[in-house]
Amino acid sequence: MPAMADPTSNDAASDLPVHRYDAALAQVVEARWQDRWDAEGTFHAPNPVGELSTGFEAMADRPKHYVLDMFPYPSGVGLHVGHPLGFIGTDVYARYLRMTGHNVVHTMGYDAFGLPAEQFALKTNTHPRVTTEANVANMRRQLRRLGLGHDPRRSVSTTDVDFYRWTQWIFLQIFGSWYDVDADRARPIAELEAELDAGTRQPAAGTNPNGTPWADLDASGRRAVLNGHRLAYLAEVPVNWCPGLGTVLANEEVTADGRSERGNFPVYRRPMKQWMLRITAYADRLIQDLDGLDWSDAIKSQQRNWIGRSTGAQVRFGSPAGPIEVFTTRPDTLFGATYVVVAPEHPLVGALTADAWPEGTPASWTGGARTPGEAVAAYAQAASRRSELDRQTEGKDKTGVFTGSHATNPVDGSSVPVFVADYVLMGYGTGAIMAVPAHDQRDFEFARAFDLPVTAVVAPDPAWLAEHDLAADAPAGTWPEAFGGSGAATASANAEVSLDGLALAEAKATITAWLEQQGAGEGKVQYKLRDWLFSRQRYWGEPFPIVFGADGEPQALPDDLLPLELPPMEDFSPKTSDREDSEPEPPLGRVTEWTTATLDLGRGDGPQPYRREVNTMPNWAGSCWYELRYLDPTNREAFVDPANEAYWMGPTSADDCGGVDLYVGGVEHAVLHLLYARFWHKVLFDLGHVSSSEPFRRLFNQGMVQAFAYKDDRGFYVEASEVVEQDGTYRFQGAEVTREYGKMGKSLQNAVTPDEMCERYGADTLRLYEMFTGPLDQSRPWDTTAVVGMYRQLQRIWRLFVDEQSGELRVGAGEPTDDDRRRLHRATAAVRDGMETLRFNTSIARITELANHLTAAYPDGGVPRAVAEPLALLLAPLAPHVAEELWSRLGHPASLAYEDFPVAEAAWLVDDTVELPVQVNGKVRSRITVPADADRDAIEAAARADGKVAALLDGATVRKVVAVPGKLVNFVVA
RNA sequence: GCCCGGGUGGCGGAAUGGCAGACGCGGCUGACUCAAACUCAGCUGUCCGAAAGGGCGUGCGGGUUCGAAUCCCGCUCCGGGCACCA
Repeated sequence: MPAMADPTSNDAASDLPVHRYDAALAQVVEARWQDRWDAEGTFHAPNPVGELSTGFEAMADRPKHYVLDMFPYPSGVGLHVGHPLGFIGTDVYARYLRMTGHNVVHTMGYDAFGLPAEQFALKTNTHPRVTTEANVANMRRQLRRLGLGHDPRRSVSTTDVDFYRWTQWIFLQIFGSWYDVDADRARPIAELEAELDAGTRQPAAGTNPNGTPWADLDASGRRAVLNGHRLAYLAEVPVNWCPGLGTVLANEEVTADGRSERGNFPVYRRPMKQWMLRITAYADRLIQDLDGLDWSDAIKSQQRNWIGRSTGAQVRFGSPAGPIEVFTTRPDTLFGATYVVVAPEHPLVGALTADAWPEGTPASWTGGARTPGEAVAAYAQAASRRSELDRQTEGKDKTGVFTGSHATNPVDGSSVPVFVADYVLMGYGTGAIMAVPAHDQRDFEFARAFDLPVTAVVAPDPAWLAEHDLAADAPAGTWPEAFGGSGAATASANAEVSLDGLALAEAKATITAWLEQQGAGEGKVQYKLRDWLFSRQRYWGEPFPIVFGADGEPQALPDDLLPLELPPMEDFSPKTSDREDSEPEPPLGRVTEWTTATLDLGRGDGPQPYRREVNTMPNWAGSCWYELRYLDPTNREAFVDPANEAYWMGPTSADDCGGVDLYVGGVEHAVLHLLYARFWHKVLFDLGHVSSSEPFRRLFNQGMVQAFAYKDDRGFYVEASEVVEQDGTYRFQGAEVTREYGKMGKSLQNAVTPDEMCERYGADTLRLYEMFTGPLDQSRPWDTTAVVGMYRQLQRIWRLFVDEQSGELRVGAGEPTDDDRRRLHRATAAVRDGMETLRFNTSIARITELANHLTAAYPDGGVPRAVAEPLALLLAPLAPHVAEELWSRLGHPASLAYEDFPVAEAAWLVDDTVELPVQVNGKVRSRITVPADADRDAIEAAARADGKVAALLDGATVRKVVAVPGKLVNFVVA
């Protein structure tokens, strides 16, 4: 190890003052206060009702505040200093709120189910419950050491049976409801059943395969119809199969290049029967309700983009295989459609494939095959082999083959060729498009490659023509690219309707109305968002509270059979493979004594044999509602008492959505957790279980802590803490290494743990350092050598209060000077501002200034108590242990956690005199000192009287004088 | 390609229309010490100058304004997200 300042070792030398604030003393103080906070329940926040309501009376008239962190996954390697950045930030804020008279709920739980926990357990060959609980215990220890003021009674893990009992219950609420499009909300499925019985409602399209009237269906048939409406349903859909993980994944868990976000394994699309949650029913509300949220525009736009709402029309093109449905956002360009494309996986591909090539088929359309059948089969197979990644790396060269069939354009009866091409995706819209090469760049490229006609039906604007050096009447076939802008429609008329001359919106509306009238199409809203794939073939997740009876239809377990606990398993490993065509095998399927059961579901048919669902829920399930459980963690009757939810999260006005008052976490959850949790919350809201319509009213994304990493000449990372800087080069054991910058972690060998920092400096120093490096939302580099600045700062403050030699209190009884008071109140105002805007770095700077002033003003001690006490309180949210210690040494027996935060008095914020800059032509040339309330004329006169200014103005013509009282004087001269 | 952020000393950052660089790290100098460490004090944007003082300076170019790091337009570089979504 290189020589490094290690304060703890200084005690050995022992000529240091005994009562200096050093790391050893900090740790004693910190442990003392952590124990006391626990023993006294200092951070217990009382609920209005239920088990945790003790002490609510005293808090009832205070405003409440719910501060929440995105809860961590309890990793086996523990925390590094980057993890607690947000946790410290919320703690500082929560402590500030307590001291400004709020009832604050703040706690921390653990998102402990899921793939990584299971993989860690596999690696260590231990049951995931054992590793998970050990990891949670370790993380609790690490976080406690930082002095976070959490209510420990409210801490939960998603893996607690008491917790996932309610995750299962909420799943059954989702399973037990359907989306009433007319009412625009979810309703209990029993109400649907009643309406179907009464004949006031018919089954929704696609939910009744045989078309048998409801009244004539048997129990199993009715169950099938109801299941078709549910918000949680089983469906055979193309899913993301990841053989490397042995499970299927949600779209959100697959990267753009077609690999698993976790583990980076290839992912393949294939049809499988899986649980789906009907999040698409909420697509519009998930977009609309973003408006009422205090979130960053970046996150909002990410959610909007992910949901991907687009309006257009669905249009039917006639074909030998029956109508081909296409979706378009530009129905106004229908007259310019010169061909149709279907995705290789499209169900009509077979029927559209002709027996032979029509007369005159260009060779380039046939893919070199003798018949369309051969060409299409070969193309479809090649397309299926191309992974998403290939589609990326191979660029966007358009490929495809002709099916040999033609389709009929409904607007003009023209016959257009039908192609199969992989630039049309089965997963979006209808998997088929009408191609308008003149006005869509992708279609344009395909048309160029296949020599298809390009027909302009929108007049390009002059600027576009000029930019491409085209005459207004240049045929579209000569254009270098498609014109995708808006313009007047042209060449777009049939016997009944004409769009010619119409602007975009009007043209769209006109043609859509005509299509609807003809029965050839209708207006349609399309989303990129798809239903949420909710099954995983894993052991370590919540079991579905679902069984299958003799008819194979899923049925809910009744409430009295919850929780459905995970059965114990020796070998819980998933079956992974590198073969794309391998089959998923959920580990629970191997527990034969568990997979079947004879149960009485309470329907009056007595005990019956059932087969259990053997998939488990994805790890997102628990994080979809944990913020609600924090509010009532011990409630056995409900997942949260409505009175507790309404108190902490309820709307505060008619147009307020309610929710957590401040939610802090990383930006990486923009479309995963944050979208899923909003969806669950809205279901619970629709069903009347919560009063808030959004879970997180205000979201704040904290930055990342990044760190330098070093590579040796072989390209291997070396331990960053052992690298030294030497004349601008970086050396590891003498050899030069190269520096990089990246995420802190094990793989880059640059992790620094909070435990290390607590030992070397104490938790208060670490907290101050992390908060001082920048505003909370900003990413910042970790620099261990800079931590000492905050350590010195605390030593300096300590020294203002405590004699380092004797340990005696150094605070005096004297009156503060006016200067002291002015500085104190200025600091107070600025510290408060930093607290409220989560820019704790500025708060710390102002406290530092005040402390530096007092150090200089009272070199022999005797800082007046009237300044010392507020200083301790100002410091308290940021460095709570040392502040508590000083407060206690000042003679206060109680914790300062609920003391009033200092208030800045306006009288002390203004000086008697102020120094103003005097500018000549905008450049500062001198400064004048004037009474603070000096008016315009007075400061101008004072400025003119200033020697330097007078010299500059001498002989010049003053054109204008700008004199702003309290700000400056500016002379504009010729 | 599209959509978001963001460029201020050697480094983290402060100042959101009115004295650019608060506060801290690092660096330099000094005090204490036999010495060092710790601690404390001073200096530290850059250029010219012995100094006093002055020039320049917030990615680049333009604009608005008495006055711009801050507002507007164009460009550039960096980071993040999305990407054949019809």
